[in-house]
Amino acid sequence: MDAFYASAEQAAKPSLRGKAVVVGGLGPRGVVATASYEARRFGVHSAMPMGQARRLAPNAAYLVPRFGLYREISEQVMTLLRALSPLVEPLSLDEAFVDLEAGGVADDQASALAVGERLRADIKAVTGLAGSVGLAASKMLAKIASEEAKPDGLRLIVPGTERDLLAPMSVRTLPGVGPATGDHLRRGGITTVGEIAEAGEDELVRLLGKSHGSALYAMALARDERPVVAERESKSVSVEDTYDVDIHDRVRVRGEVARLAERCVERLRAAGHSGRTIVLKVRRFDFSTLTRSETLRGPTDDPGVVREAAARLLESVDTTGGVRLLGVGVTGLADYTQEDLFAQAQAQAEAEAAEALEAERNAEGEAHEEAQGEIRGERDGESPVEDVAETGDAPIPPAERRWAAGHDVRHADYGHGWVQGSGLGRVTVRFETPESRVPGRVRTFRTDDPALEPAEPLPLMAAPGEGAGQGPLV
DNA sequence: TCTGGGGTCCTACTACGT
DNA sequence: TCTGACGTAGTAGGACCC
Repeated sequence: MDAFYASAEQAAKPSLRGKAVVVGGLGPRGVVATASYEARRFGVHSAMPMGQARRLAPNAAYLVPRFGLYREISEQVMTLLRALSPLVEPLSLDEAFVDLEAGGVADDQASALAVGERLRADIKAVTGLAGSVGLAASKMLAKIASEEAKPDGLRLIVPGTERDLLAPMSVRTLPGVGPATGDHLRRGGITTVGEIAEAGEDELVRLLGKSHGSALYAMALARDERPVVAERESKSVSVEDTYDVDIHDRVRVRGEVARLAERCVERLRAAGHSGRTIVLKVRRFDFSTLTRSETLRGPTDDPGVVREAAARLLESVDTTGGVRLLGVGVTGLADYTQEDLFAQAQAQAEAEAAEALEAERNAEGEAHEEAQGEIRGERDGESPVEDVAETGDAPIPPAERRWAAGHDVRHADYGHGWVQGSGLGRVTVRFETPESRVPGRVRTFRTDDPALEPAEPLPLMAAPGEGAGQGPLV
């Protein structure tokens, strides 16, 4: 899918079509997740710090990601892909490999092209969004082809032409070559794929080591035998938070680690897993990153056990100077646990303690948990939780923070719209739906206006015979 | 206002048992 | 009994991807 998150937002918000749209974390340490092609013209790109993006494109629309919406669209696209072949390997929400041969598609170019064009038309019809298709004999080449096809195109790499096509390309085109490997190769006098092929395998192994060197050499010769794998077992589960302001207080650090451990176990359990190795991640004030891990005697999904292991690991880390990120992960996954009676009894006690803590927190101010949920689910950097904790400011009431930029709302009188911005006790809403033919009207309300409430995203494409707002996406 | 979040894979080093 | 070789597990860090 092309500029997926940004395209989905443009489809959902007619007033943004043809405009620069940037989706990502809006907090002081946010980065760009996706920029629309209009925003890319200003030099904005993925992984760029949001502050830099704002300087380059001050008039762009800045929105927080809505993963629920993207997941629904992704599932629609994956359903179309699975109709083509039983072998579909999703890479992310917006990308997948499909083994057309396993789907019985004739292996001539005309058949492949026909399938590709029909798929693009189907994606457009079902989601309203543009998707690009790369057709080739291997995963690496298909990926390169799809990059070349963007935006909104189709590209087939004809068998036999692969090496000539790859030769002049930058080494960075090959999967697995990032900034570090790219620099390494450049220092060895290698900047193009053709030069990798000329250098020979021995030289590549000398430069990059056995595994990486051999793999890269094979790729440069257009050799890639990796199969399309439909089912992938996940190998780890982790959660991490970057804080708007570095945390210096050791007690707070401990509290955050405990909270992250619980969230991690929630994820672990939701996935039906347990795990044996607990990993603590700490990014310090100077961006240096440490990990510490501990392997248990058997796999667990017990929040108390994970929390205590994470706490022990924290004790071996110096956090003076402050931390900007904390994370807790579990690896060595299994689908069973070695619970014993003691652990179960402990779990019971933990649950009760957690409930009591939760009740206490709610009493203190329910805004806290709500904001954390937003970081968790929506990667919204807007939450000022850290400022609250660090500065001792009064918590911002829920109504102030509920209106994240880009999120859907419904007003009792004006109907469906989305949040353009909020602050100083006001929230500005544009009233439009994916079906609107012209940009909707903008109105401003008090953030605590009882007529205004959060709403679910509307389907991008109305079902046949239905108008907008008639129900959830199928 | 410099640098997110959730992953995978690889390498190097150390400890330990045989 | 001592020592070296070797395989394996655990640990930490780095690179990369979307």
